Amino acid sequence: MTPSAGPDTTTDRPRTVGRPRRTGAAPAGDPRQEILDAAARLFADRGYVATTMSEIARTVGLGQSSVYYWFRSKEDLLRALTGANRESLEVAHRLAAAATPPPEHLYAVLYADVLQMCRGALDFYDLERAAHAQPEFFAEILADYGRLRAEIEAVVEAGMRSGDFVPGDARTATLACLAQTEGIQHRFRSPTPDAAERGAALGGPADAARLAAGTAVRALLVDPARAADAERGAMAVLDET
Amino acid sequence: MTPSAGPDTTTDRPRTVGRPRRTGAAPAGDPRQEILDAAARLFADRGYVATTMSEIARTVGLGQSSVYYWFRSKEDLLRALTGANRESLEVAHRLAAAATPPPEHLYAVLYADVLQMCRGALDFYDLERAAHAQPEFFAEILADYGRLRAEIEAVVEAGMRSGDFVPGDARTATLACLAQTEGIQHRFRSPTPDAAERGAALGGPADAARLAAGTAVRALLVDPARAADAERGAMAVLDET
DNA sequence: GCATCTTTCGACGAGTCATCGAAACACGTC
DNA sequence: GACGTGTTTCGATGACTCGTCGAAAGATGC
Repeated sequence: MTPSAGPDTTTDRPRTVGRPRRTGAAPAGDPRQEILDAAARLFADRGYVATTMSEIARTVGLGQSSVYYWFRSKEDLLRALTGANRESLEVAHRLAAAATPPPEHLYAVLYADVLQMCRGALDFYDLERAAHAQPEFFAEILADYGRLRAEIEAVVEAGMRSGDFVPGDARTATLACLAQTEGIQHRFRSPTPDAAERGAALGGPADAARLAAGTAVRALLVDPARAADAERGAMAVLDET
Repeated sequence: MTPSAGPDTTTDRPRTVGRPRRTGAAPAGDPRQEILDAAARLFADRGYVATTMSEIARTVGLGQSSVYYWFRSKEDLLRALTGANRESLEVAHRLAAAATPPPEHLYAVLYADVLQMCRGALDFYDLERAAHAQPEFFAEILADYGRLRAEIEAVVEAGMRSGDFVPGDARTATLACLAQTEGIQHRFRSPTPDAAERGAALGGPADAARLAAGTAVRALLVDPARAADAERGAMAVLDET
């Protein structure tokens, strides 16, 4: 068979097949999952480009070339780590079906989106960079992004029509929303530029999500006093899951 | 002398010193500037990591190793391209001295910041990544970022005290402002994720700057109706230069 | 005992950034 | 003219990437 396609990962036995590792260390569990865990940690710590396949291999006790038995490429590893992160899309669909008022709707979607990005191991911009270099390889992820953008744009437009949001160009307003969520996601996971400020700026993903969604929605509301209502409503809807 | 320190760049003569280039092509002007121009273009087009020193060398008709006579490293090239981009800091200082009302003040600083980032050849996040890898090498740039952040935070805090802005944590509000500007800068220069939307979302750097500053300020204002005033006032102040 | 399957290894190729000594030229002095 | 000096470029090379390939090492089935 073609090994690089990735062997079946269903076995849970102690796993004693195949050539033993040079390090003697027997695989703790599913090697594929082991590699994913190590990569997730390293990518999150040092970023995608700064992490080498040798490092990943070493942390799981494998030789560099052995990782390529489980994953075709470094980018394949990256893609596998994004997995099925479509939560925010599902939220958008659910609230659209429920005819939720635009402010709460937008808040909930942005909140879910930031939460998802912050909890993942990958910086959104790292992923974007890789997707830009190989569009067809990341086609599904790019399509998901497009769908989410379209959903948000529809909500923004609905809010403008309903009078909840200030009238304007829905496209640029959506761009601002996404830039806000992506930017805050990045600032959350990489407290870099000037280290002094840090400490307690953002406590966790939920703080980042609240800040991003709150700021973005408030910038659009005709009556900003309703921002608190939107947040409450959105959180209530999200809790229902 | 130590050549890698960078020779003096003051000469304007036809330049016939040194070993001739393999390509025969005589340097059009100052080789150092030629390299900077080529690098700026390539970095802007394909990004920092995706651009190789060989490409840069080739576009100016030089061998790969010859670039290292003019610049110590690829990062040195990157740093040289950020040059003296302290316009937004100067704006912040000037308006602080003039006791400008916080909304206009904040708008003007964010506007100048985005404009500066969008007009430069470098993606802010590219620069940040490099700075993160070698903090002392980019110390000055990091310090500038810290100063700008502090200025913005002071303005936000002043606005909260004066009642122009909604009360809250100035630090996280500042973080949101910066995330907005950086995120929009990125979206402006890399229209990537889903290509369909593009076309006319953001026409130029000024559009990006207006969107970012307007959105960020509006999210903070107690009375969003004053957003237009803040924009007008800020633009008037900026035009005075 | 022997073929088969799975997993790992080691060697290798192409590409990156960066270094080093030598080469090629113009210009000064003899 | 020949000869050293300074400037700029080259070519070879090293250490490091990612990724491929064939072979090796073990368990399993006949």
